[in-house]
Amino acid sequence: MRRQLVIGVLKDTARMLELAGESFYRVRAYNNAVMALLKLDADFEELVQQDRLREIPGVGAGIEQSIREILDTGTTTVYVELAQEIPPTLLDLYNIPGLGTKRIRYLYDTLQITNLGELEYACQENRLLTLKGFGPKSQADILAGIKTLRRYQQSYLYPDALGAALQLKTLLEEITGGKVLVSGELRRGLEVVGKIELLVAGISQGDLPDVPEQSAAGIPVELHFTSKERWGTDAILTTGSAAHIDFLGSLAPDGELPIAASEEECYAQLGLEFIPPELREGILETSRTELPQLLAGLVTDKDLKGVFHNHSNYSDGTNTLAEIAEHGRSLGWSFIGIGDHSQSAIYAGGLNADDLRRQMAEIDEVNAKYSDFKLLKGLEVDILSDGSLDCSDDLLSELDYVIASVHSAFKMSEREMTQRVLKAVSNPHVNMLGHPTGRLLLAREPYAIDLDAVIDACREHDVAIEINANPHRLDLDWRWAHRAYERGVLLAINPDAHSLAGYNDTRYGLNMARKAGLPREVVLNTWDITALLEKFRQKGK
DNA sequence: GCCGTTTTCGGCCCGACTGTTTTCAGTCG
Repeated sequence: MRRQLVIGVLKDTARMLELAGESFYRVRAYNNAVMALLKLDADFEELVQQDRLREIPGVGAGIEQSIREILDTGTTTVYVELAQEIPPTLLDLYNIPGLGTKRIRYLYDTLQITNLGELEYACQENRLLTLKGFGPKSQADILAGIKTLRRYQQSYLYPDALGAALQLKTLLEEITGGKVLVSGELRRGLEVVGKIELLVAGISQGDLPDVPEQSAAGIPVELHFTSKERWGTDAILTTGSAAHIDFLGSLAPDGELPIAASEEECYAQLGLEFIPPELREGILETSRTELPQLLAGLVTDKDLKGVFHNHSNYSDGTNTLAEIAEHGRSLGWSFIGIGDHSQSAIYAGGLNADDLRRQMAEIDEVNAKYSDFKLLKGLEVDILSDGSLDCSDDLLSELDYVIASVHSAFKMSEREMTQRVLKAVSNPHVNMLGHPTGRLLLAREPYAIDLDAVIDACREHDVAIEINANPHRLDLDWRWAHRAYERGVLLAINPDAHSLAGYNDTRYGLNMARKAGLPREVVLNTWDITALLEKFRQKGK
């Protein structure tokens, strides 16, 4: 948690420096440190205690000092001094697409805009039109951006909310000495949640000295109180969606859930097996005839044998191939697919033909050491604006498999974007479509695309669709993933890891696959490596 | 501000797209 605080303050400090017109390289040094901390695999607290922060690449004397200050005081001298000069509320403006340092600074200097509210007002008064470099389109885009941001600000990413909820759970367990359950949307594993809900047994509201109304991170908290005798019933009531509860009510003679001490007992009295929380949406679990099959076939953690889309230090990942292989083995997997960026992703150090051949040779060397594990030769090839791929067909055919992803030109019309992706998946070398909508949860809307057409094309060309497990993406959305499965498309859970810690994100993708009701056999990660390679080869690999 | 060095200074990633222009600055990945 303290690492998150440090990252947040360093990021803000970098932007304040930038707004103050400081040297680009000084700013970048802070941003580099942020990136290094994000990708850090070592135990941060340990580095702090053992006075080894300088071992982190990008952390020198100055930033070490800043980190120490943040840990002691929650901020840095640099930030505090800059805040005298630049209103920190300007930092909120960075969350609007199309606004960067230059334009934010310009708005501040000319119109004295210091926060989102003032910016919104200025747009409504058409005042931006008078500024150089701004036109009607920019003004409208900014207004739309503010509106979207307001919507985002009432939601929280799953891991952020879960972390805060678990802290509160521990706290409440200490106070009450009783049972506490994280319930609500969070227990159902929704990708974004509006609040934290906790169920507490053996205590009533009046007995709690300080009932927190929100978490330290500002997430609203709702507490539910129950007794041991009603625990199961109330756990179900506070976890399920309204539709799930309605479904259960329809099975009870009087429409009321039976009183039970455990969830299993409550479900049993309704004539149902235990339904995992992530399925309690009132969507897939409501067919009593299909439920047993759904539950029996549902993909689990134990079914996963590896993952496909990950980055090494050949592009923007931090780890060597050897390190990744060792890590994969330690996770009990039998393979990890390397899918570094292709050459046009210059910002990410994308691989050209020579790099890729060098990488393939090194993968062979690493693989020679193991009989129980394999690195797979993949590539995350950019889908260029016209739908062609950023790599020659000859080179693609040398790989085990190919993931195609969009990383540029997001603002096309739905028709153009759909054509672009359809063309890409029709390339005979493509085995997988990466993060199909480009959404960044609470930050960037999905690009306009006809997903039904994409799903049909993937079916036609035998292309699997990725469920990107990065908690900021979780793309393909689980609702669509179910649809893709129904239409006969295979799916793959991919952490898109850039560091060893990144492989932990696989769990979020698995959660999405389970919410989508995917049986293990349609999830490529559960396949045996021989069957996988054979499948990829059938497509001409 | 960091880093590496035939070491205490000089270099540090860039190309495409967009909305605004009339030749380009700013943002983004």
